Amino acid sequence: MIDINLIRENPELVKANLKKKFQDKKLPLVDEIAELDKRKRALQAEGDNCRAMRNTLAKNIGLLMRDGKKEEAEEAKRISKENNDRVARIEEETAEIETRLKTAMMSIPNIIADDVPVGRDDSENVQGKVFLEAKEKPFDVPYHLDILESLGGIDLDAARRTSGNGFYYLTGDIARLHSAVLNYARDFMIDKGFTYCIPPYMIRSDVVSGVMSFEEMEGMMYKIDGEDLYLIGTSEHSMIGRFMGTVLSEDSLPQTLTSYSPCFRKEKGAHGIEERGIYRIHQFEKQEMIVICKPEESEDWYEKMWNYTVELFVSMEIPVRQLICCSGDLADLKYKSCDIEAWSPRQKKYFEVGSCSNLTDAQARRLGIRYKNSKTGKNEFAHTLNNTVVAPPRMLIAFLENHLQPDGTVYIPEVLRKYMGGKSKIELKN
RNA sequence: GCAGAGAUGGCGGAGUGGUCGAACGCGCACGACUCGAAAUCGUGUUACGGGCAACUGUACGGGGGUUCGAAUCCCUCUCUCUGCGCCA
Repeated sequence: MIDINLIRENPELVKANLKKKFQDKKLPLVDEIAELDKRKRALQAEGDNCRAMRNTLAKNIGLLMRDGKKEEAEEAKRISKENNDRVARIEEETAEIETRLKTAMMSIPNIIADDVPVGRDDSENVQGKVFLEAKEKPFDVPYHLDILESLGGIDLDAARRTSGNGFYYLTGDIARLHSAVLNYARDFMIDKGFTYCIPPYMIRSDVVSGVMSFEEMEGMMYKIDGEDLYLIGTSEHSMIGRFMGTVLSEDSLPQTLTSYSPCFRKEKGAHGIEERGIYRIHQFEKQEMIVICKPEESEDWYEKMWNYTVELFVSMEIPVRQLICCSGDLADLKYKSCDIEAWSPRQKKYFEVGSCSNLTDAQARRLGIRYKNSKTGKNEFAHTLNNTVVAPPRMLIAFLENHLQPDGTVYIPEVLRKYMGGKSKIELKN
């Protein structure tokens, strides 16, 4: 949600932003909001006067009653009642206008960064920096499920029986590797100065609607039957929710946190679970990082954050690149965003393994995350950012494909060995 | 799950129908003292909104009600604490 002052003072900027995001159909909303806002303020002035009147009248009645002037008090009560009817009418209209205004404001996207490339959809995203050479293998790289099966690391049949499509059992060294990657990533982030956090895996609906749009909620979130609780789709939800409605002291910023959680997603809609394997599933685990900081620091943190992910992957000897999200592919809450993509030697292309976003104050405004600015003495909205450190099932695909040896074993890079009992490779089954 | 108590500013915590946006304390800001600091003393300090301004409105967990008037009374929901039960 953007600051309504922007629409009051610079509606052209908001419109230009909509055009850059190819959301031209929302253009009339800007003028509509300006009108509603005007009407709301007029009502407010009128209502304020009526309420001021009510307060004065009520005070007088108190005094009259005290002095025992019964009749005068009764007359004042009658006048007050009339005035209250008017207040009620005004408040009714105000409530209606506010609802419309809020709905409209919610669908106005955050102002995007100047350096976001303009493009219609994900096909126009732009490659950023590339890290490590993306080499082709001198042999055919099998589909990741076949690699997993050859290593005795997965049981999809059983998972389908117990839970249906979109779930898996990981076993043996593969399960251990999965945990190893998470543990390594956790320690990696702790070494970067982040605070490790294990958050709730279920959150209430008011938190959910604060951190995402209604459509996202429908398509992603699992609801617990009979309770006002949802399974989190990412720990970002509970991590950011932690600060809902709070005023942080300036010296407690930046909050730099890294969290572990399972993530639960319906994966409804256009893409769905059409792919065989573990690329898109209902339940996976993820190490996440979030930062809450002062506005002037968020650009720097954004750069640092996506680079941490790159550094992590490079340390595991997996080639990656930054893919810069274009204006049309940017979710409405985002100021800028990029994906980190890992190299797939099988597909001979990169695929998404993580996503880093700076939401500036848009998310903080929705959730009421503020900090006391010591210079102005005012409570101001903080900036929020989030980034994937690593999500093992997806990273496992990259890992297996990149570290597969000609003999079918899988190489374990140095940094992970202490989490794998010193092993340097994963052997074939039997 | 049952019973009782409770939810008030950045924090702790008074306040049980009008003079309460809210005592007091902590914290914070500024000033004095000091070579400087600590301690001490003084002043200020709830938030959000409308208005050029004077000024003004709203908010005491959420929602609804009673009343001319609600932090205060009633209903309801949520949460927290204490005891009991249940389960690791």
